[in-house]
Amino acid sequence: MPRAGLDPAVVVSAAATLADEVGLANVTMGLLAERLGVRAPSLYKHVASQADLNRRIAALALTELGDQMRDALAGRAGRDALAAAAHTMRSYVIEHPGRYATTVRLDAGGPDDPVAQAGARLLESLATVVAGYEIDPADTVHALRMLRSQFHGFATLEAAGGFQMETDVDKSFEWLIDFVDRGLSASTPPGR
Amino acid sequence: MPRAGLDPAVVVSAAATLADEVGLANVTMGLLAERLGVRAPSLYKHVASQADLNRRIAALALTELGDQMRDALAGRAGRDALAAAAHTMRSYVIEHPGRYATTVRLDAGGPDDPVAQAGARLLESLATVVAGYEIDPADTVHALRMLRSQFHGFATLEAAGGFQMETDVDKSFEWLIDFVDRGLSASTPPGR
DNA sequence: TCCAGTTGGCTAACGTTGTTAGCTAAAGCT
DNA sequence: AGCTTTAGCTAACAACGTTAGCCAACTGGA
Repeated sequence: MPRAGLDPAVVVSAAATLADEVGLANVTMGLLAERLGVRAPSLYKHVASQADLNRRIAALALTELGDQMRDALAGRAGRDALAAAAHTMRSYVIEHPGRYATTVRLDAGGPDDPVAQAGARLLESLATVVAGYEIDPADTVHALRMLRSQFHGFATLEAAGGFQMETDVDKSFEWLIDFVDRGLSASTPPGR
Repeated sequence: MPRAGLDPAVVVSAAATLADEVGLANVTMGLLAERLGVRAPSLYKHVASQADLNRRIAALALTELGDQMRDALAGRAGRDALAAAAHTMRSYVIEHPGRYATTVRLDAGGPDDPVAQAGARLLESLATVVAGYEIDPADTVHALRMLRSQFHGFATLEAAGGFQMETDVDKSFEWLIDFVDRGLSASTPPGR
C-alpha cells in the first residue's frame, strides 16, 4: 500500500509516451496503469475519463509542438522560417505519432480550453511564417489555412504509410517546401 | 426465423451509411445489426471482424470517390481539372465523413488488396490532373504527393472543425485551388 | 506527538462491446 | 423428397471503461 505519487501531469505524460510507443488505439487504461505500477481504477483519481485523458494529451502535444515551433522560428523569416516550420512539424509527428493522433479528432470546447489555447499559440507561430511574406492582408487567413492543410496532410499521410516507397519522401517534402515558398513569394499584392 | 437476405455488400453498405450518420466511432456491431434487423453475431457470417468491416468500407469509399473523380475529370485539363478534383474530393468528405474516416487509418495490405486497388485507381485520376500541367517528369511524384497532402489535409481539418468560422472556408478553398494552379503552372521545366 | 481530515490507492462489481461456439431451421440442389 | 449448405439464433466469454465503497497513507494543526 505504498503510494505511487501520481498526479495528473505524470499520468498524462506517461499516457503520451505510451501512445507514441504502442499507438493511440492501443492505449488502454489497464495498460497505462500497469506502466505506472497502479491498478486501472486508481487513474480516475487524476483523470476524469479516457476522453479527458486524450484531451490532455492533445493539450500537451500542442504545447510541445508550439514551443518547438516558436524556438525554430526565432530569428528566421521568409523561406528559412517556412522550411523550419515544415521540418519542425514533420519531425514532431514522426517522433510522436501517438501524441499527434490525439490532436486530430477534437470536439472544439470552450475558449478557455487548454487545448484551444495551445492550438492558438501554435497557430500564432505559423502566422508569423505567413507574415514573413508580402501577402495581401485579406489573404493571410487563406494562406494560413493552406499551410496548415499542407503540413497536416503530408504528416498524416506519411504517418499512415500512405506514400509508396518508390520515391524518396524526403525529396518530396523539400519539393513541397519549395513549391509553397515560390507560391507565397509570388502571391504579393501586385501579383494578383 | 425468416431470413434477412444479407450478404457482404449489403452489410458493408449499411455500415457505411451508418458511419456517415452517427460517426465511425459510434458504429457498433450491435447498432449495425439492429439496422439490418438481425442480431450482432449474425454479421460474422458476412464479415470476419469489425476491422475487416472497416477495411471494406474503406474500399467502398475509395471506389466511389475514384469513380466520381474519374467522371469529374472527364474532358477537363489544367486548372479546370484541378478545380474539379478539389471540389469532388471536398464534397465527398463532407457528404461521407464516416466513409472517409475509414480510409485515414489503414495498415497497408498486399497488392491484391481491394483497398490498395481502389486507392491506386483514385491516385491515377489525380495523376491526370498533374499531367495536365507541364511538369518535369522527375517532379510528378512530388507534385502528386503535394496535391494529396493539400486535399487530404484541408478535408480532414474542415471535417474536424479545425477552421474557425471567422472567415469563409469556401473562399479559402478557392484561394487554395488558385494557389496550387499558379504553382503548378510555374513549375514547368524551364522555370526551375 | 497525536489526532482529525483529506485523499490516493485498492478490490469488487457492472455495463458495453467484440467475438466464438454450437444449435436450428431456411434455402438450394439432385 | 431428401440431403447439404448456411444464415440466423441464443448463450457465453474476454477485454475494456467506469463506478462504488473501503482503507491506509499523507497532511496540517493542537
